[in-house]
Amino acid sequence: MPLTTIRERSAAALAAALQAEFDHTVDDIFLEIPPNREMGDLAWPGALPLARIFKKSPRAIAEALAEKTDWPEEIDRVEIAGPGFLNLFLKRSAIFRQLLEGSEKEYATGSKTIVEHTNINPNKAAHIGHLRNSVLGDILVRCQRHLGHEVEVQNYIDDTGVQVADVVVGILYLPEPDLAAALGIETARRDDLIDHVVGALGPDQVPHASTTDFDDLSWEIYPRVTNLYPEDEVFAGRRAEVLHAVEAGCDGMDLDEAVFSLKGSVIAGEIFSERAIARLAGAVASSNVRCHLATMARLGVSYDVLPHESDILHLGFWARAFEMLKEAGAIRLESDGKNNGCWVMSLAESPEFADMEDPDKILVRSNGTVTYTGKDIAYQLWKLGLLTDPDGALHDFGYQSFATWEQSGPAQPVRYIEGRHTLARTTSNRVQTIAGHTFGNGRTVYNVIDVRQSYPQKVVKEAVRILGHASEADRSIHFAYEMVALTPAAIREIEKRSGKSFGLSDEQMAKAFVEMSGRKGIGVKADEFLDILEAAAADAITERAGDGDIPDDLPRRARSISVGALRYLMAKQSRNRVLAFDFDEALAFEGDTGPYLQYSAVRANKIFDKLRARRGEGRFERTEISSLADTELPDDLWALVLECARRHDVVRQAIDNLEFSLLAGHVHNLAQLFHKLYHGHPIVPEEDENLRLMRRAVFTLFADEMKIVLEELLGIPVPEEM
RNA sequence: CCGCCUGUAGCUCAGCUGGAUAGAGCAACGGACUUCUAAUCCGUAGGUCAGAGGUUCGAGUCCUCUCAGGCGGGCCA
Repeated sequence: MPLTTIRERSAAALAAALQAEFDHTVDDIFLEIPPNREMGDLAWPGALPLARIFKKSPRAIAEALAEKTDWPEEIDRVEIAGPGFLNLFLKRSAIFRQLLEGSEKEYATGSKTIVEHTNINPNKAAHIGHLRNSVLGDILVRCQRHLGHEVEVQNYIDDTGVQVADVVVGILYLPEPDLAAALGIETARRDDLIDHVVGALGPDQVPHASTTDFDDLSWEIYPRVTNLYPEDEVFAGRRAEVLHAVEAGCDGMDLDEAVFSLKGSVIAGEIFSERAIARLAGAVASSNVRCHLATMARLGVSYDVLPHESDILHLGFWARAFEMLKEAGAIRLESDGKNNGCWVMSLAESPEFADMEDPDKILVRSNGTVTYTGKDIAYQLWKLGLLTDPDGALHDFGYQSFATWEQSGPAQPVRYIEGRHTLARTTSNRVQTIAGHTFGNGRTVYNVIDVRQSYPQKVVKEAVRILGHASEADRSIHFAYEMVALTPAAIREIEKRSGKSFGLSDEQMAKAFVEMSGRKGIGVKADEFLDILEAAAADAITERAGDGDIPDDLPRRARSISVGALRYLMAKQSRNRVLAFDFDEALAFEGDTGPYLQYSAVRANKIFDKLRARRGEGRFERTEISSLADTELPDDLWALVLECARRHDVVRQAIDNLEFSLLAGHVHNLAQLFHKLYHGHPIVPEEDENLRLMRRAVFTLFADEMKIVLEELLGIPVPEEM
């Protein structure tokens, strides 16, 4: 915070001087951070371009301004350097003291931001590609909250799509030996296999993540189904049947009843009841959702509400959006041509789509069903508080509690089942509400969705604009990121571990990376990878601990390190670059990695432990500020202090650009500066009281800073020991 | 064909309102552990910032073109 303020004040003072001295107005004065400290702490290169206008040398302009500007009190001195840079040197001790005092609370804005992320199809286990979405989304949420914004986290559940239907097709129609193989058991009659599947659905709670959960069964069933479709026409026909049943709904049928019905149909050789199929699909979807929540809980990712597609369908969200679009003249019914009988939205008016061959987007098919984009428009309108009934009231969901959860620290795992926080889900009964909670109606909406969805996302945004809500369209932000792919080496590693072959061609294996695919079963499951990471971390801890000295809290430490490694891996790479996943790189704990950062924080804290034991001193306390000597901080200590002061600027910049590699770079800088100081500025053996006090103060500042950036912003736990 | 993204050290990547000497990590080589725990640090070596033009006092960063790779442009979701 201090640096932001000083920057703003200095810029304002400079602008005033420019006005007074040269009668010149500049409204966007930006002070940058020079490449090294000899060039000062802040710099303004603005005199250079003014040289031509004023017909004076840039140095002369800079000198005049340096002289005449009424600099804020934190500026110690000003120098002119190079061709005409204005370099500002801060009063180190003043800034240092301000930071040690602690910053004032950030202000709240009073308007709600919605972040939608995760959105995993509930038909298979989460893989590491999904983790990129969730981690980026979660960091965005954390950064927004850090700046004082109210944030609502939504995780959209597509419980009525073909993907869930495919798993149900597998359970009901996959040849028994294939289904049994997917379940990892001896082949049996279908009614017994159904029993087995239903037994694996698990209780109606969020379980602890493991690699034998229902999502892992789904992971096995799903590719077998999609592989059989092209080979077996009758089997392929089951997809439409099941999908139809799922869309019709189960009409409140009990799961036991549905299972009884399905098994009865097998024995009697009758066709399955549609309602029973729908009920099974619902159970499959929610069981997978609970598994996904458990996986994300390991990483400390939580949500506020789970909007369900089935509720969007049943509550007529699309019907309302359809009416609104028709009233606004945004869509039209085609009466001839290739889109005959479809309702389309014309994008021809929008410059972005003007060059397209066919600027019309179909929202309602000729058979009367709505496309995915149509549903998404309705959902987006609801998120923005723009979906209204004819009487002007908001068209809303019903809500009920899905689970409650607790988290013991900002970067600790989320624990479901009991706790203060409510995770809500939507329901189709609009009368149902949760006391004290409202959802949707956000001012700004971030949709964290991979870059391949850019086109439909633009269409959704354009629909909002065409409906006359230009500013809401501008505040509908697609947070796009590139996919996570696998290196050929990673593919071979998975094949080795799992003992199966994905049958990829030499051509595919020769590429730099291979795309993950749930349909083909190619991917690294998130839970599986977290397990591997934890095991590797445990090995590293044990190895470093020396002879048989295994700590009691080994699992806890290993978990912290694995989460740190993974979250940092996701945060440090810029979002519009494919993340080619490589086991060796992901399992590295040295260098520019999460554990390196964690280690620096742990190391700082250990100094205070040692100080306490040997000298009765610990962390620097605020009451000691007055005891700090008046001597200036040396350059290397100051570099660390200045980096600490930059946090607010960095977080704001990261949010503005949706680029968390900036935050990663900041925290890596901090850790690196600290590690260098660690060797040159010992505290415990230092006999000079003043020197020791100053170092304690700097390292305390650093430790606190790391705690905030790692835990609060990046969700990376700082363990007690490593 | 049109649109978006990417191309920076051997490898993986930072470099984000155009600024001063292009930075990390890994790999390589040479050093520092009876120490505030070496998951660390210090040093050496490694670059026509894909290529060519342009704008600018100044370009890895902005514009144009070319080349290479990726992804979109479904009455799939």
